[in-house]
Amino acid sequence: MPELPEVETTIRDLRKTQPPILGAGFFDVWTDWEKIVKRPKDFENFKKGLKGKKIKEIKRRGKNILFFLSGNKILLIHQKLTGHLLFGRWEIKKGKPESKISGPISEDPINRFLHLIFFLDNGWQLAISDLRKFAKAELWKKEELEKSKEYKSLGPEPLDKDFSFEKLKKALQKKRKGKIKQILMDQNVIAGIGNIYSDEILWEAKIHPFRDISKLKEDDLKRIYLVMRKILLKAIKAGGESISDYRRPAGEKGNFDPLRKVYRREGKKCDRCGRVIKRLKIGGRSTHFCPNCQK
DNA sequence: AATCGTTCCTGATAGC
DNA sequence: TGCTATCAGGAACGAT
Repeated sequence: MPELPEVETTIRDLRKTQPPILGAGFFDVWTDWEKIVKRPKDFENFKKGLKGKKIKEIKRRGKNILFFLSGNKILLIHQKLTGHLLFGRWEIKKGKPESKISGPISEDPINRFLHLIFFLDNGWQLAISDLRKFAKAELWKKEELEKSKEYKSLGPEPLDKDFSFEKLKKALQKKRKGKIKQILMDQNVIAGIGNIYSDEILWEAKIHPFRDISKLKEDDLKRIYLVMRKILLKAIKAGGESISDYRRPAGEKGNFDPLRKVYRREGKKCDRCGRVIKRLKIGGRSTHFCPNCQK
């Protein structure tokens, strides 16, 4: 499940390829699932809109991957639940892009659900593999994305230099009530945190996921602030998690899995107190926590 | 205005 | 063995 650390890992890997993906232009696009493209609605127009555009920058906003293109366009990719972006090489000489991605990537079965492939003019191909077909790609005019409701309402970036404790408090004030777990996952409160890292953050901060935001004290919020940044940075350093579907763009797994304390560790012992990790649902989402040391 | 339920999907897994 | 039912879950959307 790509969250902030996984998306950040992806864009960092994309930025340091050799030859660089940065500066390359779009040659062709292949899909077997036109619905993966949400904007423009017509796939042929999406393809035409990309043709010849050059990649100027690769950035992340929340869980979105943003390719800043020439002509003031932005290609937005959201990997959602089971999608992940991969890169490979294709032979321009043949001139006919194929519906597969090259290299050892194809040996990992999780990378076989290819639904969208971009062929770049310097031999790179970017592909989205997505078992459940929730991922999306959108082509925007830069100004239109920036003034869109979805984009404007995204909360602050928790790893930005100016993300102070005051800024976190202000962000959380958007909600007057509700379970802290759900609020941390709300992209309009803070951008980038999902099911895995909300559980991990709350374990580390010793806060029960069902606690109501209105009942959190200054001290609790302070711990959330510190721990949030610490865990997200640690996960980026590890190259993200690969508990199920996420893979780095070269196809390899991230190394965060052994570092996690609660997510999908139901029935195992809490690293801190030795009691059994529990799993309960909050709003349809699995929530993992230690009922003993999270208050 | 805020919150809740529904929808999109299909491989993996459990149950028989 | 092989079938079917259930589950996972981000976020847009419609309903309340």
